[in-house]
Amino acid sequence: MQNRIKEFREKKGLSQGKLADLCNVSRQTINAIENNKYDPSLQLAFKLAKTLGVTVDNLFLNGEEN
Amino acid sequence: MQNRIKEFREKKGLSQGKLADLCNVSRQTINAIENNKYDPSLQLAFKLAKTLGVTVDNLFLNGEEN
DNA sequence: TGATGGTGTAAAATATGTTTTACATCATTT
DNA sequence: AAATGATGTAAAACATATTTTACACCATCA
Repeated sequence: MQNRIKEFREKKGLSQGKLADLCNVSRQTINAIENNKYDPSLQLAFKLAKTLGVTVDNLFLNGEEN
Repeated sequence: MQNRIKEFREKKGLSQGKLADLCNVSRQTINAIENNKYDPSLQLAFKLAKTLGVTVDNLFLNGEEN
């Protein structure tokens, strides 16, 4: 599943580490998700969306992998 | 995290088993999620939303557990 | 009564997400 | 040249999600 975390994060002038702090996860988690190592949990997805000021549906590109 | 899966599922006249089939997961998974045993993965959340014809943001009630 | 469909639940196994520690690279600053 | 901040990555440990198998209860229908 694709995501636009890096895009919105940079638009807010946040580093991976700062976003991680705001979401109470490690920097590696943010990095891994941005680089598509794995998808976040639903909880973290909502936390990320809230922190970045977008909806979950807008933050994640739901391709036809379903 | 709260969800409205049961509500939308019944509105569509689907059983837990049928919804499970449509989402390619087991019936127990649907049952566990409806009864808040755990949250679905992000992928499954999108699949459920798509199948039920709603957005992820509308399907899940993001309380202040963040 | 016996069969069927829908739901709730439980344990064990497997898959996936997250943390911690640690190191590497690159750019910028002192 | 050394220090700093941002990013990429890796392995081990731990946490959470999902499957499989199985059984139980209840309602309805043959």
